[in-house]
Amino acid sequence: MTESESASVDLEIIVQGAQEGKKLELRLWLRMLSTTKLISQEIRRRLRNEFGATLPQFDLMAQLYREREGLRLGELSKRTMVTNGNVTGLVERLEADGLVLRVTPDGDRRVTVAKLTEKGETQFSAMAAAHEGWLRDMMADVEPAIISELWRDIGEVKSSVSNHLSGADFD
Amino acid sequence: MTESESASVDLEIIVQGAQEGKKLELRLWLRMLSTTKLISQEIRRRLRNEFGATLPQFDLMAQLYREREGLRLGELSKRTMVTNGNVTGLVERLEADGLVLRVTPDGDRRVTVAKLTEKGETQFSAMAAAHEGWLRDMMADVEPAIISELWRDIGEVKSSVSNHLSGADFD
DNA sequence: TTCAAACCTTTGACATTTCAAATATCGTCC
DNA sequence: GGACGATATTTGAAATGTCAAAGGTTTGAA
Repeated sequence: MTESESASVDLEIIVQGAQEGKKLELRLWLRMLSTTKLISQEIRRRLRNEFGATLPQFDLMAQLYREREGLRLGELSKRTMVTNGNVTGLVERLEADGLVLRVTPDGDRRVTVAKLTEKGETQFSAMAAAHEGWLRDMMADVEPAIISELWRDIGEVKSSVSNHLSGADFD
Repeated sequence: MTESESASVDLEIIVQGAQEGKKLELRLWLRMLSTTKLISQEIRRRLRNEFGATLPQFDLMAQLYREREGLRLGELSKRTMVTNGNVTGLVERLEADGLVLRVTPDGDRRVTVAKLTEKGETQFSAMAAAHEGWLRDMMADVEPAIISELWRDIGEVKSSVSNHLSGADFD
């Protein structure tokens, strides 16, 4: 068993023990966090094993795949919820792998636009199909009605959180 | 719930579902991920500004706070869903700050047990109280009934995911 | 007893992450 | 046209994250 596989599936159960006097919000947050970590790790493992890619790279390419003309790095930063400095490095590595191209438009030389190469589009297209299948498989035991309901209600949570941020906010 | 609210919610489902042609599972995953990132970033920012601490450090200390006798690093790794190698560095830094103590028990010299110092307990206790308040604030606009429902349904998702991991390891 | 397998942690190479400060360019106001 | 504020990206330091491999230590079976 590799190290990454040893991660516990029951983080949240351990964290909160039985279910003592913990507040609803805290319990929900712990469960959201552990579930998200669990799914992320699974996707990360499969991306690595089957495509030799990382999750942040996949996320970034997903944005570029939706905008074939490319995106400015700042826009990429907003959409992926990753800091500017981080985007710089991610795009650098993807460019080194021939998956992404960087262009500075004539109009504004402050700007860098990243777009997928032919190779990048091909590769992402394969990854995206697999990615969608993995998620369907992982959530196979959950009723579609529950999934829709979750999507709606998590939207409410996201909305509430967005309205109660202390500092600079996304979106 | 008012009439207009339920109408708009239903509309949104129909529109979104037909519009993107995306599978339910994928849409749910993207929303879970962005919401979790949003909350994480807010907590990280507040931990940093108000306590000079990081989120991984907080998570690790939370586990040690629940087990006053301390925990082996491997157990810490499972509970925090962080790799062993990563735990080593985290504990190292916390020990350098005087928040955590490392001990090798006489019985088994392969093992390292980490436990909170007095200073660590005091500091974590303050952070935990604040942390719980932040979550209550962020989710203030969400009905308690919805929060409970989310907690249950995300539990179903987590359960389904756990049963469909490629690594297929269970505790 | 002995030694190979199993166990626990650390190490090393990289990738990702944040924040803050530095660079570079643009647009505008005077 | 020159200085200034706003915008866009990069850089640098430190922390976190993964994975694979290496280090000790213990255990169990021959």
